[in-house]
Amino acid sequence: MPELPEVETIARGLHARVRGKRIAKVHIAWQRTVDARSLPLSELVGKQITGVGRIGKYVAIQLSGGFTLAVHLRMTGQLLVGSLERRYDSSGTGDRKHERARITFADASVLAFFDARKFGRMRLLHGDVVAQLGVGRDPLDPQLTADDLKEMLAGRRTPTKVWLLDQHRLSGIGNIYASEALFYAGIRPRRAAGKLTAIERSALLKSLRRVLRRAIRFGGSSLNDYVDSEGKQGGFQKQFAVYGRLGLPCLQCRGPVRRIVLAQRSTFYCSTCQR
DNA sequence: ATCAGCACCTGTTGGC
DNA sequence: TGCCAACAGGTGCTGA
Repeated sequence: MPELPEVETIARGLHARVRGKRIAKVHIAWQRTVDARSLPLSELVGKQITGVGRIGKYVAIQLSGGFTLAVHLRMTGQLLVGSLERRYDSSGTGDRKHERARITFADASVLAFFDARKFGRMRLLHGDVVAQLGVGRDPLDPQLTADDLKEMLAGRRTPTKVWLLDQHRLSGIGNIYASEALFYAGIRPRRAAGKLTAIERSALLKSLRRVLRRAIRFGGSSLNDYVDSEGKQGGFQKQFAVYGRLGLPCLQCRGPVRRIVLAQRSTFYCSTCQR
């Protein structure tokens, strides 16, 4: 479900709402929600939340004592804050049936993890979280340069769109924003990643940053399940240039948006504007 | 070392 | 209404 802008929106919302809270109780309704490599979640009891951030597509809940609870929402995960009486919904989200884990705080408020498809995972870590999670560079990291991209792309024969989905190099880009960024960069999804020119690489980096930042400003994109920590939908789905717009006119040339499948994922592009 | 394909799950939608 | 296939913001493993 969520890509970088959605995870960023969720993390910011959670930061404002749960920072400083002390954990009183942890309940796991679906055991496989806890990653096999996780420290036992019973360790959470008594810890205080010092902040919430984002690492790639992980929501990183920082805890006292140098621990981090990393939550990956995968396709349909939701993290919602509420109370035991008034559940998590400002908009009817948080179906009890899909509650997989629940953290109760000392003040009786609740942070609950919902996930219809059961793909989402939580993992408690200590120490160098980025290394343990194996996530790549963040596209919004100002330190990241077009030269870094050149190095990462060198020799890759895989389609650029497929390369963008690999979280070990750049992390945070998913199926929607890969198509969107390639449109703005004027690059066809199938172009071999290692064959991009210097101009194309810098256009790609610029387009990625532009589309990710705009999406964050809109609170992310909601197709079906995505909501932020208050249960609110994002608004960026109305701004898509190509994603989900099969047959509709390209915003630049009016030609029809096309759909192909790459690595079993729908991919949208304009055959005139993207070369 | 890469890379394509399937596995993991459930819910929704559209065709017949 | 029912049934079935296709599809969905993701990633990890397998085997060529």
